[in-house]
Amino acid sequence: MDVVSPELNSLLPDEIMDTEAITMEEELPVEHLAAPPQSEPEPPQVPMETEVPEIVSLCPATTSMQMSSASTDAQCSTSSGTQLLLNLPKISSVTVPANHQLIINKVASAPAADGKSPGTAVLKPEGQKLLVAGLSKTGQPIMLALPHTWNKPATTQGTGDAKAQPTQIKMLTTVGKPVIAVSSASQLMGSSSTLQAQQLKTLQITKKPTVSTAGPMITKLIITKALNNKGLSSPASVAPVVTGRVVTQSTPVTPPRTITIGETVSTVPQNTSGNSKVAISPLKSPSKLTVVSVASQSPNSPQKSVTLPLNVALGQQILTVQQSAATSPAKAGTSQPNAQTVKPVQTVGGVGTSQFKTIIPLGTPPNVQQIQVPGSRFHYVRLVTATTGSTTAQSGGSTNTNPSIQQAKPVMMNAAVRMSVPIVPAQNIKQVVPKPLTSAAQVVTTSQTPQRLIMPATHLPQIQPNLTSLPPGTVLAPAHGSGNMGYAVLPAPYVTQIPQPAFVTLTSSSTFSTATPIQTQARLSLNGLSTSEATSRPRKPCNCTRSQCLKLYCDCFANGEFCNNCNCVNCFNNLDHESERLKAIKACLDRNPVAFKPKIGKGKQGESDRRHSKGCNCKKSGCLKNYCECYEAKIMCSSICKCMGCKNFEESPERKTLMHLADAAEVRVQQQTAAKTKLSSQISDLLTRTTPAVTSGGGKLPYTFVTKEVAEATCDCLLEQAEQAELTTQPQAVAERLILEEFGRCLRRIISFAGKAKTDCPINC
DNA sequence: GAGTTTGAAACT
DNA sequence: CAGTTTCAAACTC
Repeated sequence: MDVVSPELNSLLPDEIMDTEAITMEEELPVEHLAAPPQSEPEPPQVPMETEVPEIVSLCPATTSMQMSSASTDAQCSTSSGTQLLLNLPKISSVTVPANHQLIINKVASAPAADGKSPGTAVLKPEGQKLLVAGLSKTGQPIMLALPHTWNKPATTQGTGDAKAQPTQIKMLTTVGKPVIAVSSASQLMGSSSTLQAQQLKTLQITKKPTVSTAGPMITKLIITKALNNKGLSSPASVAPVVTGRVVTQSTPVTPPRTITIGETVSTVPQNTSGNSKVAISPLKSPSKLTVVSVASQSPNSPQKSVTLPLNVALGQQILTVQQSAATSPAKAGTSQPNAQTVKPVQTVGGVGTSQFKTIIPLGTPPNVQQIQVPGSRFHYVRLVTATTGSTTAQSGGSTNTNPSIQQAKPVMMNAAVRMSVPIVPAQNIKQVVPKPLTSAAQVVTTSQTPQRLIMPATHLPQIQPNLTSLPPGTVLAPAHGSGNMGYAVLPAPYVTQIPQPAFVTLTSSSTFSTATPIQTQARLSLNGLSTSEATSRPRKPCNCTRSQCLKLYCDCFANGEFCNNCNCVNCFNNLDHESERLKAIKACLDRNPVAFKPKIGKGKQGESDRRHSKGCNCKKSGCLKNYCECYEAKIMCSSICKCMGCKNFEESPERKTLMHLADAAEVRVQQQTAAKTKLSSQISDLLTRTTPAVTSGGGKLPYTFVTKEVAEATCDCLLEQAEQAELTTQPQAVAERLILEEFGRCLRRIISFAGKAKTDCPINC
């Protein structure tokens, strides 16, 4: 098996993988786990090769800094032809003029139809905003900002990309040194209001000097991306140029630089150094991602030109860590005309005690195999054992012809990168708290129990066929607790559910470093879910007692989520029981390959075509109770159901009655709420007005508050109560009683406000 | 809140 | 694949 051996693991620097799921499409088909058509485009790959002399480069460290740009290009180029470039704007180049302005140019045209443009960086168009701020070796802060107009939705492919999407901001900052600039993000975006819905992500990377490096090696990089499509009405137009802001920094050595990001096409020298890339599972939130690439340049580098890697792809999260040989003179001025695209593949390099997720460079993965699961929209990467030789590279052909795995490309041991990626619950903006890194092995830090899912490498072959059935966003994560490289399968919900802000630690080392490997540590604060998702789903806590929450009986497990705030007993559905959980998942998939697929399919016509994929089997409930999965999902039973005495069909009078009652109840609640709100509002409004003329004993009598407005509001309440009684066909006596009760409540409310008024504003009253 | 009912999942 | 058991949610009192 082509899994990284324990020995290799031990050699590898810490890696992390951001397993955050990203939605590639606004509306994934309900059957999204099913094998997609062969023609379905693969997730875009992101090239990561911009180069900033003192800051970042996206190509993985190569074996030698002297490597020619051509060779580097080859490496940096995405390994396979499976790259899929959507019609996304590209950044063709990044230039840094003498004035220290960094210009990132965006390719004017969409990629070729074949989607294979291995040398081009891709920017996701959907309303993404990107801020890249960093500090060069000399401490110069650099920031890039893409105005919200930059990424207005381009021509979509019918997937609804133009829909409003949650915005997220990810920042990459250097550990230990403050990076300013983030606060100005909203200003840079040009629309502070839109930031309210944005989520913030921060990635910190600290790069330590290698032994061979003479100059200061600490590199700080901040990459901030704000994603927000909301409010974007003009999909096509893009701001031609975005001006950046210089981030002030405590380091006085050099003045801040202003980086300008433009869309104009231009060629730019690219860094030839190798880089490590991490692609993150492309699910859930199309607008999430940020790739961070950190490159250190030799202080002696003659050139100042910088290539700034911007790796932003649709629905893709990419983490790129680039490390170039510190002494390499070749780095400066080297150019890489072709941007690389990176497959949204995730892989994990397991480390002995890996508490973190490992990310393997994808675009130019020296030691990674890309795994393609037939029919899966997700891409996986397999770590391969690094040897002096190289394995036969199978042409990375594309798409789904190869059902399972692509063979590994020649493995380069240097420039291995490990990153521990902190995962943050998608619900809220999380601030990353820098944490000192003491060792290569970084632990995903969470306030709560770290949660991970590990799939032992040995199980992979068995599980692979079922990968397509995993919940959306499933990613491979590093095995835990052993020296063996392994895979962890993390259904997206698991990833996104991790309750705590986590850190991403990036550690890259070069085998060429004579002594201490260069370590780049970065921390990522990731928001896993889109706003819509974050706001949508408060799952009911489960109450499992016997299943250990590892059976499909458990709704949490069945939905690919960790148990969180549940009432379950002896729960194994958490990261503390990864192996058990993994086995359970495998068992479920063995029994039913589509066990984790949504049961409710969605037809092309919308909800009207929704139906249960398997049909119910009810016998006694008439399919009109929540026991029935169809009814519970608010859909009709269909011909595939095997229910008996079904009443859950369109013309069913019972069903209509139920629906009517349910609707009436809902309306009633709404009306009552509205009426009460109105009444309270009227009373409150009255209190703010002039003191009533009639007073008694120094205070207002309650009836003095019964103004016309209050009376009207009260009548509204009574009328609505009457309507409800009528709707529910209550007897007249009952209706009268209900109305009188409502009237009593109104009066009490008035009296209450009156009393409060006398108490609260004795002066005015 | 305890007990019952129900149907999906799991098992044989 | 069918029958049975297990399980947890839905439901009732």
